[in-house]
Amino acid sequence: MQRTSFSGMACSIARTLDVMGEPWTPLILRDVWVGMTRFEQLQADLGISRKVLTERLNHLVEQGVLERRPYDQRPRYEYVLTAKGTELIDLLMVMKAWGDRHLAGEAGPPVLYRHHACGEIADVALRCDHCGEPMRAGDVDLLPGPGVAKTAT
Amino acid sequence: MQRTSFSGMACSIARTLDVMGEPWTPLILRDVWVGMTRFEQLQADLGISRKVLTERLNHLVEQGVLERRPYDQRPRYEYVLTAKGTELIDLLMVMKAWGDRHLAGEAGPPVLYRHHACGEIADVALRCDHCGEPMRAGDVDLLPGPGVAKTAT
DNA sequence: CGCCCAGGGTTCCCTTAAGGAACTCACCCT
DNA sequence: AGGGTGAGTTCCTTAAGGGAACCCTGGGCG
Repeated sequence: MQRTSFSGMACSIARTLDVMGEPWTPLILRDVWVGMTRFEQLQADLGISRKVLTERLNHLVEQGVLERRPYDQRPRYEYVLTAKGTELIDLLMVMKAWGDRHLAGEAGPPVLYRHHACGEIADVALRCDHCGEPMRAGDVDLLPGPGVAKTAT
Repeated sequence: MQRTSFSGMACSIARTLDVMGEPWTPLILRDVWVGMTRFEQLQADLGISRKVLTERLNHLVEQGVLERRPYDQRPRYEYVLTAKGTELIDLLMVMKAWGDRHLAGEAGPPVLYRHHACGEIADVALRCDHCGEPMRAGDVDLLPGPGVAKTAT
């Protein structure tokens, strides 16, 4: 199927997709986040092909999102989120919020978050990390940053 | 390549991936967001195969994320974000923030956001929509919601 | 002390999706 | 009538996902 790699694009969205944009990868991260950290668990829970699971896990380890570490004398390994990987969970929380709002239907959300700070059932909201006001699609202008692609002189 | 559909899973992340998890889809939405709304523009900018672009656009229209509308007497169409689609941009903003932080390297971010409310260069941060405090991977407990999968009685 | 088990992968074949180029179609403009 | 343009469609090739079978290593156990 020869998929095009996005990593060459001067775009942080494309680069992020290169790390976690492949099929299954977000679901693998979700499972690891909630404590399903072993190969067999992931394979059984997701119903993913073992071959593809191996590929995805290796890729995530290479990218520094997961860490593979032994949990036994025998060759047994589990995968845990690194700091970099934990920050990626932000993305899953936003996906969950959008899916709950637009795709859950009559039944309502399958999962709820209870926020430690306030103890309430809640979802994430996007705010400006500078002023704290809401910050969404219509609230920003896009400017070229230092890393814009330079066209040859 | 017979990809497994995620839509049957009782998980809002999986369902969201079913809408926008295919390769190219987030980049298409990014382009539409910044004003590249026509077939030829998208194809030229992304270098995507025309066939795949057609499939993705049709899917996004079916899902109510984009609207296809004529802009000429001739059969000419542009694609614009619906309200549902505009909310999906949240995801792209979070991807951009993560990519900037972890993948931009020396060069720095290719693109910057200026927040209308404060006029500053900023990125999104995740906050609780109930109490406004930060809300990230470690700040929540997961509880079963009303839409959990019921196993047969 | 030899056998079996379990976790964690590999290998192999089959099917299908992505790439890519060529072709089509409808309408406008000379 | 002929050409141009945007928006797709068609067709072929290649590679990625699905799925099942196989392998390897180190206990545990009769």
